[in-house]
Amino acid sequence: MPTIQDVARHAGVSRSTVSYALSGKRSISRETQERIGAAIAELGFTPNAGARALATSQTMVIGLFVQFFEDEFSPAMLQYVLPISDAAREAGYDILMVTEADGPHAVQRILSSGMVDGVILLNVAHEDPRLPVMRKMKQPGAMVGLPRNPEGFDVFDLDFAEAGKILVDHLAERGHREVILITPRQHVYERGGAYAWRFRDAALQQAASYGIRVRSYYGQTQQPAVNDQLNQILDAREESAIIVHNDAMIAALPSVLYSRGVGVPDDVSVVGMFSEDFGRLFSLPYTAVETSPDKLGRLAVQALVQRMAGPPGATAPGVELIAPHITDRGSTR
Amino acid sequence: MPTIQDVARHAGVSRSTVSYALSGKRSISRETQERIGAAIAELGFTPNAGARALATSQTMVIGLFVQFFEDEFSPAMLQYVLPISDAAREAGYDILMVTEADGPHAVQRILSSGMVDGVILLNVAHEDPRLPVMRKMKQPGAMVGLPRNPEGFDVFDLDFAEAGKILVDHLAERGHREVILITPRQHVYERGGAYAWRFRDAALQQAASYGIRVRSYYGQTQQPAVNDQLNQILDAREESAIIVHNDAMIAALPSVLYSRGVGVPDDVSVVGMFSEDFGRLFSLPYTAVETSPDKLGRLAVQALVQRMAGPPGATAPGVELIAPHITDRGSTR
DNA sequence: CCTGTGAGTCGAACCGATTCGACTATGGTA
DNA sequence: TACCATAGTCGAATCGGTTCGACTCACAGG
Repeated sequence: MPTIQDVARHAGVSRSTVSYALSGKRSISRETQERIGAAIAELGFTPNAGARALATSQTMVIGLFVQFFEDEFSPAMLQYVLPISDAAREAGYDILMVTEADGPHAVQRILSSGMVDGVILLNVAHEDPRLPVMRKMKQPGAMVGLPRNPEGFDVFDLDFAEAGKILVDHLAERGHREVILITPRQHVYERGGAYAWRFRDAALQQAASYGIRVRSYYGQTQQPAVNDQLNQILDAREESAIIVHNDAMIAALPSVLYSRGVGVPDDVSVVGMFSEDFGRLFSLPYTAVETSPDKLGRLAVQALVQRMAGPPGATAPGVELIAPHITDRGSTR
Repeated sequence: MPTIQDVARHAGVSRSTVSYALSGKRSISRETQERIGAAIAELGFTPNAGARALATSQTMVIGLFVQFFEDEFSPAMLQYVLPISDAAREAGYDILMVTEADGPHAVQRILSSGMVDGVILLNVAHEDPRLPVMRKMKQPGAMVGLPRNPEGFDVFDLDFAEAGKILVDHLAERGHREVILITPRQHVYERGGAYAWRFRDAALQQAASYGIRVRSYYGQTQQPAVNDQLNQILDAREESAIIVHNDAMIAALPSVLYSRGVGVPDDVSVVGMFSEDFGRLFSLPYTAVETSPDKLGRLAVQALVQRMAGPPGATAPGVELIAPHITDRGSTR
């Protein structure tokens, strides 16, 4: 690979001149500009990323830390990753994707070696062990998922409490007095997936205020347990409506309902929590709160890019809970 | 962040001594070893990745180039990405994930800037425009998907032709004389998704040798077109068996069959092409050829790592088509 | 005519590691 | 006793960029 030195020689100028021609940080005469351009084209020169990182302490790489929990439904994660990757590229950054099981260790390793200029954390838990590590590092961090203490980071998440209320309201308005609530797996609550109880607490409270009786189940995430449990729940059903906050359960619901000959919304009303893409993927005909993974991912990238590029003390990082929005697909009555 | 210089000062030795203590490439006295270790621990030193890359011309990063085509079913891709990421980390490498739409340009950009030591290409097309670019670069490449000219790369793919034969054999043995074949979208054939016609050609040829009549359809990949088309196909069905080589179509098949009251295998036999994970995700109860995305991904990483680490002329890179294996889930008769 | 200014360029220092060659003890061998 | 490996360490060069300070030259203003 040719170096900047080769280009300089070829164009008959010094290394610094080539560098300035490339960055435009000092003025260069038209003809020198052209000679350098020709040399670069002819030699096929591209600046070496490592050298540039060393000199500028900027890598133009964002670390994307993804945790794949076995208690969650994997296709859902991809909905965040892709928009983030695209948004990052649009802003001139590449993505170092880290799926290491030991999150805190991975954060430590990647950040202290200076491989990335900033970090996006997905699937952040209430007491996420990655956060204390992040705080010791100089790179900024943005995240999707609300931790107990978000201080110092740009945090984006859906307003799950509001989402819970909206769905309960939706059913209450239609006269439902008894509903089933299917939540994420119990293990999600235990390891601190805060979105789970933010949603459930708000839904239960709102239901209570209407005098609606709620029976709630921790849902499964792996087949064949998912289908078995759905059948059990439906066997025991007395309620007229179901709220599903569990990707795997709602993805499997249509076929289980079909097989039992249960019609929606004629026999039972169903509402859920999923993105439009997810709904299309699994042909889900249910009214749902849009979870907007693409929007959250892009917001995180934007905030991070601003913080990496901009002056240090621009604005204090903060939490943004985006307002949930219901998409009525006519699955309630 | 502390540098190796700080460590050296702190331990009262020279930079080179610290470096040798870290790499073990020269012997260091026990006590110096310990002083350096203490200094590193106390200062929290981690070598700077950029500087190391510059000095060694090794980044310990693998570029993973993923193309997300709208004519393909996205969850399938994740099955390759995760095992690759895990395998890479086990070998000491991190993953730079590139999803840029303009593949050749991205390859050029990343490789010539020396950001990665090697490359894995996913979803390689028959005449993949990324390959000519790769050939001009010095970094080795491994890929999943068989191109027309695989020369110079480690290529891994399922033996789709054999898979096609196996499924036809499976149906032929059970006496089926007329079958439906649902393939990937027409667009996949047009842009050179070779796996599609390798499978179809072999299946058709094998069917012909048995005197089996095959009616074949290009499947859809997006809802609601998928369900509509499935219904149309089933409306016009005269055949006793269906071979599905299309992720989106087979994922939607159970609910469509349920809704039509068509039983498997009583009313129709169904076989497909999907991985065990994919089948579990969508609760697919069909006999299928296992597509082994995890195995293919790991093979690619292993081959690449060997070529990056090992001496230049170890063994000539080559093509490995892994033997397909059928999983009988009792969906045929 | 002298001075100040800005455009255009160069040389050298620097970023933080690795690695080669050379140097000094130390102990073993002839 | 002289000589030679070998272990252990250091200094300096190097990787390929960026950036600061200084220099030259032309031109405008007083």
